[in-house]
Amino acid sequence: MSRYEPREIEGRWQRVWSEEGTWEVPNPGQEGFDPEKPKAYVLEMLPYPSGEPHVGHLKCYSLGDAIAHFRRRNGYEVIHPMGFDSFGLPAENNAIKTGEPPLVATERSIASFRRQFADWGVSIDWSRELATHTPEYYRWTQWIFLQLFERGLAYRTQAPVQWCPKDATVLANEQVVDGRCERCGTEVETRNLRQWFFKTTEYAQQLLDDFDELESWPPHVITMQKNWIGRSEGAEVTFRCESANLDFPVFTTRPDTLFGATFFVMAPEHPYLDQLIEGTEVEDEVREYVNGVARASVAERGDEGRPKTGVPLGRTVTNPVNGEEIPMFVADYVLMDYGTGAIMAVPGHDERDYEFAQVFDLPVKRVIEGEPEEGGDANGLPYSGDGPMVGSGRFDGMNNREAYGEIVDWLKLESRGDAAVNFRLRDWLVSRQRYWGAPIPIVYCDECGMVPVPEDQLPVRLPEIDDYAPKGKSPLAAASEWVETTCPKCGAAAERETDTMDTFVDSSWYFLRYLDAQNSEAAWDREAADHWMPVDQYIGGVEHAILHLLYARFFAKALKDMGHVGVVEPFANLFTQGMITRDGAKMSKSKGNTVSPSEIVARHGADAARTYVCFMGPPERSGDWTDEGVEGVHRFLSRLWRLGEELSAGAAGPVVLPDGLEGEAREVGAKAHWAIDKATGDFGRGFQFNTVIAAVMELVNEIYRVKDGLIAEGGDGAEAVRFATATAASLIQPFAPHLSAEVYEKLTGERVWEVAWPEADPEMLRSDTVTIVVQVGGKVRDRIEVPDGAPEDEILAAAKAAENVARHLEGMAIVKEIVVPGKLVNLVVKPA
RNA sequence: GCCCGGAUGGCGGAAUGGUAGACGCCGCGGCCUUAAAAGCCGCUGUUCUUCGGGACGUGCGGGUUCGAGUCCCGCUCCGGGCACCA
Repeated sequence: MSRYEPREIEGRWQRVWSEEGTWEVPNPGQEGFDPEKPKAYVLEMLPYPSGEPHVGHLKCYSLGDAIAHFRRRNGYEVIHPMGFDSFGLPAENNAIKTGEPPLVATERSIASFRRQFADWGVSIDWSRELATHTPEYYRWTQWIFLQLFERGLAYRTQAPVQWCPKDATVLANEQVVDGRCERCGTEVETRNLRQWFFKTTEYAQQLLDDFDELESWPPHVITMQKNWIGRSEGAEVTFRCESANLDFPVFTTRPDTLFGATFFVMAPEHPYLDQLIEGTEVEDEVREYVNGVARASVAERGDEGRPKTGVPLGRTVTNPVNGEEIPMFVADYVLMDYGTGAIMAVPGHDERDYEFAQVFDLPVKRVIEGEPEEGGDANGLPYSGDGPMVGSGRFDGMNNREAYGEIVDWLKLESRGDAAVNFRLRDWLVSRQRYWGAPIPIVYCDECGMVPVPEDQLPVRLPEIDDYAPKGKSPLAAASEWVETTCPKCGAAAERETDTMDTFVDSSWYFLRYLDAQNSEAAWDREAADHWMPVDQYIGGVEHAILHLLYARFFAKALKDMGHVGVVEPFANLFTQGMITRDGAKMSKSKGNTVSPSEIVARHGADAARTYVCFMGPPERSGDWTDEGVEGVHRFLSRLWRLGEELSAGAAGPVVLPDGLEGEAREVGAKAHWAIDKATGDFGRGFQFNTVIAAVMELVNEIYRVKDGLIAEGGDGAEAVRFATATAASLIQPFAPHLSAEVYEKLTGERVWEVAWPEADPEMLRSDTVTIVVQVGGKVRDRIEVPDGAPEDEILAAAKAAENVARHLEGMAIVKEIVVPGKLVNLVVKPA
């Protein structure tokens, strides 16, 4: 007999799918569109094409493809597109090193990715392919920018921003982790620059509220986003500096501690600082401090354990609740970009303020009574718990929670404050001083100022340049022919914006472009979007839990408010896959423990590679790659293939399980229906693919057990084996589509992907007798076979009669009898 | 420090409160073969055994229950996320 040669089989079926465009689906209004068919949008996160795909991609697309196939065979019209997130720094950094234009390297990588995805046999509608670096795509990225700009959701302003010296560009807050660049790990610096922002804060509350709209997201991803958005309730209270004639609003979550405020602290970047110190004797000292802070890295400043530092300003503000004058300080533990950049300090009830008070020997005042907490001083301060108010005038004696509301009401009455909500979320900084991204479609004119490029002049094409090296501003600034333009409004000489957009902008809307990828008149057609959105199953790595997923959610909400889409949440269901490790460690070239998907596919076939990554274990958890594991799966597929060969000697034709089977023929038929039931159930429970595959393995093992006898016998027995084999092929299709198509066609003459997912026959799931476990005192002592549905007394009698049970009942009295029908008997005993 | 996960054979992992270890890997034995590869069949938690079976066993300590890997309380260790956000 010949051998299972996966590459031969796979190539053959891949050609069929490609030539016939099997996975292409029509939009509403197009030929072949069936409005009756339910839709399913299955999407894996947009890959960044760099070199070759890795096993993480293999896992992601294997999982997604399994879902796509399963849904198709359950009657859904499945849209399953693919594209490339092809703007980005790696290609540009490569260009700086080698001089090779990013476009060239990018297109090479895309070709390699496309080839391998095809090689894996992933069921993709390639007619919808997109790449974010193409003018056909970024034209619409620019269009969305202008849409946001028109509505004030994109704006340009000067602000302290985070600068990565290695990547030579500013970064969004989300892209700074522990004071380091999320991409390259370099410590970031603070710079005061004019930059473009998207107003994500406008949607802060909605980004929280709309979690209710989601069907199924991993709870920890929602938690991470909630933490990132960081909503706090409290009050805004105004402190007045009489000597400078300035009002300072502060945000506090503890208005109940207002009477305990003994000093006042401002962030070093606070815009009023200059006015406060100019010409005073502390001016030099403060400036030196502020400059020192500016020089320090963000990571250093973020270190919580560091001793508190600061400088007194020699001025006071008035505490609005009691008229006390309290001293002002500048200190770097107060951050400019949270709240108002200034705080009231309550050392008696806030740990950080307490530390600062210790350094400067400032008074610490208790305003809430309570049991001392761990780490408090001799007076039990700072105290963060609840209790009755003290030293707080007419609020004394009240519980602090009650006083909280009373104080806010009083502040409001006096016009000195009000209840307030604050978010940690900041606006998204989207401009980058780099080349390989979508140009920001704005022109600066001496007369008209900032002018958006009119829609009909899009795209603003990225020019070709020679020198990609960053020089503190975008390399585009040197392309003078491109920069110099005319004002779209008045026609005078004008200059283009030279910054490009963060590549996360590109990937914040790509799932909409897929729905109408060829449209040259619009980014997408509203009807197409209404039909396909939202994404029914989104799959990707948890590393995007905040960045990409938050930005895409923001886009969906803004686009909805602008009337371009009908949904507020783009991804109804999210699945985050775990990493594949090797020898327990993350794969990396430097460790030399990488696994190359192309090698695995060449050696064992795409079907084995795909089935293995789904079989490794629960896909949300990380799993360790072993070559032996792939070989095991290959062995299993090979067994199934050989069954196909052995059984396809006769003519292919309809395979039906005959009625009235007995003995092994009945057993193998029942096993097939058991596998259908198990596989269908586990598919319904999410991504439990390992047990689906295990069920098909069990079925194949059962077929091997009985096949020789039944085939020799011929007739219904042989037909039962054929049915079981066709069923195994059918059930493995979402994971091993090529082998499945091959075996299924040989047996039945049909194309498995066009065949409905099988249904288990309840009649075949039942058996005449059931095995009942008999326990004595909770310990398994024997097993008995009884007719299905036998009455309890009959079961009990049989149980007590069982040999090993009888032995354990000797000298014992039965005190209780538990009977679980069809399962188990437990005889509770005590010594007689 | 706070918030999530997780802990089951030599390994990856299965188990609606009801037979712990499905399925796969590794290992061992047999068949086939001149031989090997491939394949097929069987065994494979630990331990005791008079070979009938017995004891122990899901990170640790308690509890609920006829019955707990599963539920409750208290820990340990490992992984991840957040952390001067007023």
